[in-house]
Amino acid sequence: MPSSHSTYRQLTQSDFAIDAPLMARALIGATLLVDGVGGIIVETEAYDVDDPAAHCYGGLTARNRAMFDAPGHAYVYRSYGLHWCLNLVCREEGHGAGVLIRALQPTQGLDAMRARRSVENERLLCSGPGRVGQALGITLAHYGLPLDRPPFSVWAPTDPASLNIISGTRIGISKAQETPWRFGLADSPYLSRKF
DNA sequence: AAGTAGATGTTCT
DNA sequence: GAACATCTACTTA
Repeated sequence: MPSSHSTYRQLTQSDFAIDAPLMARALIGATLLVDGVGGIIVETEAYDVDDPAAHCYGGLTARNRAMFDAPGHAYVYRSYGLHWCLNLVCREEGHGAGVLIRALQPTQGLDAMRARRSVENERLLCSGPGRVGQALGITLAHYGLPLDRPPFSVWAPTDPASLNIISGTRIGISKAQETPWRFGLADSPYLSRKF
């Protein structure tokens, strides 16, 4: 359970059956846990099969196979040969869509995250997709796993109103740079970068 | 505060 | 070979 003074509902696979940009926005403020370690999602990016910046662009391959899974599964990829990054697959089976988790506000398992990251500063634990992957212990072992069963769980606030969510262009891509599919919690100190 | 180099492995041309 | 949904350490101001 994420928090004591807010009400949360655990997302099931059917909750992920929406377009990537909608999903990316809806996940802001939700809590993501892997083996009980994680925090509040404060930054995401949407990717889709029709989107030249996406790994699933152009259709199914060995690497992107999980992006074509049923909604509510994990797509994991290796970034720049060094970092494991986590996507939450959405939309519909066979389509190719997902949401990259770019930053968390750490709330649970801080000690585990500090140990994995070798970093003390709480602000630097999960502020970037590679950092999220390392802090949560993401590896290829998580590839294709369902998000509503251990080790994963995702919890959405029952009252998501009043969240100040902003959008902008995505980071680190060379194609479709104009598409404003990056979403974040305004003014969160845990963003990977300012909007 | 802002810029650059170097690390590393998988995928694509 | 080149590019890549990145991070860190180190430089220059």
